[in-house]
Amino acid sequence: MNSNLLKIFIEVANKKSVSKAAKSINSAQSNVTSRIQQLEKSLDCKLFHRIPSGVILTKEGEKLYIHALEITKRIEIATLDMKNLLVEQKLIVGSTESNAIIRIVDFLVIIHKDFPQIQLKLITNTTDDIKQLLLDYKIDIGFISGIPDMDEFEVLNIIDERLVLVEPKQIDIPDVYISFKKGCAYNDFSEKFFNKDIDKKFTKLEFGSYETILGCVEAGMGKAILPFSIIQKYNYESRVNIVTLPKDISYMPTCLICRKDNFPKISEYLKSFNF
Amino acid sequence: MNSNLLKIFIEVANKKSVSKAAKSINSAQSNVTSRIQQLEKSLDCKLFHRIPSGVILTKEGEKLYIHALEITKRIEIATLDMKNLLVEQKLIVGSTESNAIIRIVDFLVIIHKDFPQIQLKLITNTTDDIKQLLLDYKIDIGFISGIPDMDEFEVLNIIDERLVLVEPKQIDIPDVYISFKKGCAYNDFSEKFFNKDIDKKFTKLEFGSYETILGCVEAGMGKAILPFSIIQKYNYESRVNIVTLPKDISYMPTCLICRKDNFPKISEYLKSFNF
DNA sequence: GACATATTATCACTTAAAACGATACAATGT
DNA sequence: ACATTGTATCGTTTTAAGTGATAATATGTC
Repeated sequence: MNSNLLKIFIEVANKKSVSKAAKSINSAQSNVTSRIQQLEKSLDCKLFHRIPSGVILTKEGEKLYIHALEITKRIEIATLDMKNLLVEQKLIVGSTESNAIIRIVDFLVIIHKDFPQIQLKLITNTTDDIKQLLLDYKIDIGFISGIPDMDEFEVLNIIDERLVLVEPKQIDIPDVYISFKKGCAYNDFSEKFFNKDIDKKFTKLEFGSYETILGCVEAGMGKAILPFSIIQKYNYESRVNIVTLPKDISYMPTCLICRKDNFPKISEYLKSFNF
Repeated sequence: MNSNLLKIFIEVANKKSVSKAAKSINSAQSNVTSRIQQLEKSLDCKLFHRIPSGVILTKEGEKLYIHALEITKRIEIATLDMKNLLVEQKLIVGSTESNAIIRIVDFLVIIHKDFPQIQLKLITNTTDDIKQLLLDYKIDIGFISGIPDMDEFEVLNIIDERLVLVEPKQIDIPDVYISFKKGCAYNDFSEKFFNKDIDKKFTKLEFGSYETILGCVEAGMGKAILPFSIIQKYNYESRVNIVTLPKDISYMPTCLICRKDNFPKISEYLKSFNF
């Protein structure tokens, strides 16, 4: 076992697919297959279940995954340290509200643990504003909803996010939809979704926090469209009805981006960060 | 940078020599030189000062060494974990008194940190008795003085140890030498050393702890022969006169050994342990 | 049921990296 | 002066990694 094999293993585990992992690391699929087989042989255990749609980690694979993340992270940190890139600096992070709630705190805590000398700052705003802050060099990295269209940006990490429709458990639901107050990327989607039928008119309600929105849905005030991870975060899975939406319209990934001409020093680390 | 390069780097750093490291990892010297150069180039810094007698770590090298030890250790632990070798078990450690004092405590603490599921037990005794306990399968690994001669043993690790002559700081020193009570390997050496001149007769005094011996030397009761690390451990470097002995007779390494037919499960880990 | 489209596995092959062996060069000790 | 012990360099060999085509299998679509 060596660190190169572990890097390939992590990518396959993340992508849940040998072929997708191969693409992402610019390698041939056959090679990735060989490397995984090599790893399995050397550890004398199966790391993945092979299913028609790809691969999924076995129990042993899950175990190795924990170790592998830790090992590759330390190699990354060691490299940065040797290149004296860990000198004092600021890292200003921009994030949408939803991400700030779901995963920014954990993210910042881990960054601080791994790079105690880096001073961190967090700004929350809408996806569009975060893009503008990046363009203006006001922030270093940003969490945004959806894949950015502009050429100035580099995507450091993509976090899969699935939008779902949440409804009250009661039977008669008013024709009301509830969305986030500030211009959040999920709002555009909600607006289009609830106004797609011309004959049915939905009333719009706006609130300032996701927890309030979920509480109102539970209370029967109306429906809402939210990222599934938010519902998990606030433990509303059993308190509201969750309607899954068609894959093609509900997939709304969160991207960690930076300016192409302003890569943070820990960009490689961020690329391999596991959300 | 990858873990294979780091393993080679660690060996060169430990042996303070490219050629000795090459021998120890069964590789050609030219190859080890190349790997180190490769590492230096990729990190864009010199890792070793080249001196006629070998190599020594630069400031940057020292920095990498810390990272490298941690990384390779974690790879080792991950491998063991994957092979399900970290299940509950006992590891009974035998050690000479001198090693128990100098480094066994730190050693056991680190082992326990890395393998919390392994139950540890320590037995201190003389080198000869520890060899016998190993032969009788009463202990799993043992720290002994000198390199074992029997074919049943495998040397897992060698710790360089230098014997020195310690004398009181006063001028007239009685013809007395002080040695450890129980049959310690250094005693045989002391006995031969102090009785090499037929015309001069030394009186022998025996005590049960190294600290007592050092205290008695400081008080002017006589001379003693001890491993240099013991003197460091008890901070006696400036309180007694230290006379270095010829290299060929004073070199008395400590070996970590086990039975060839009873390798501990963490033997690979022990081989790369850095004392 | 036929077919296009996913997926991973296997094969012979190519390429790149690692390792080797001989030799050069420098410093040290006898 | 010379043997010894060290690292560096160079051309060659060996091993490992990576490629590309193809097979095998499952899935969804017409």
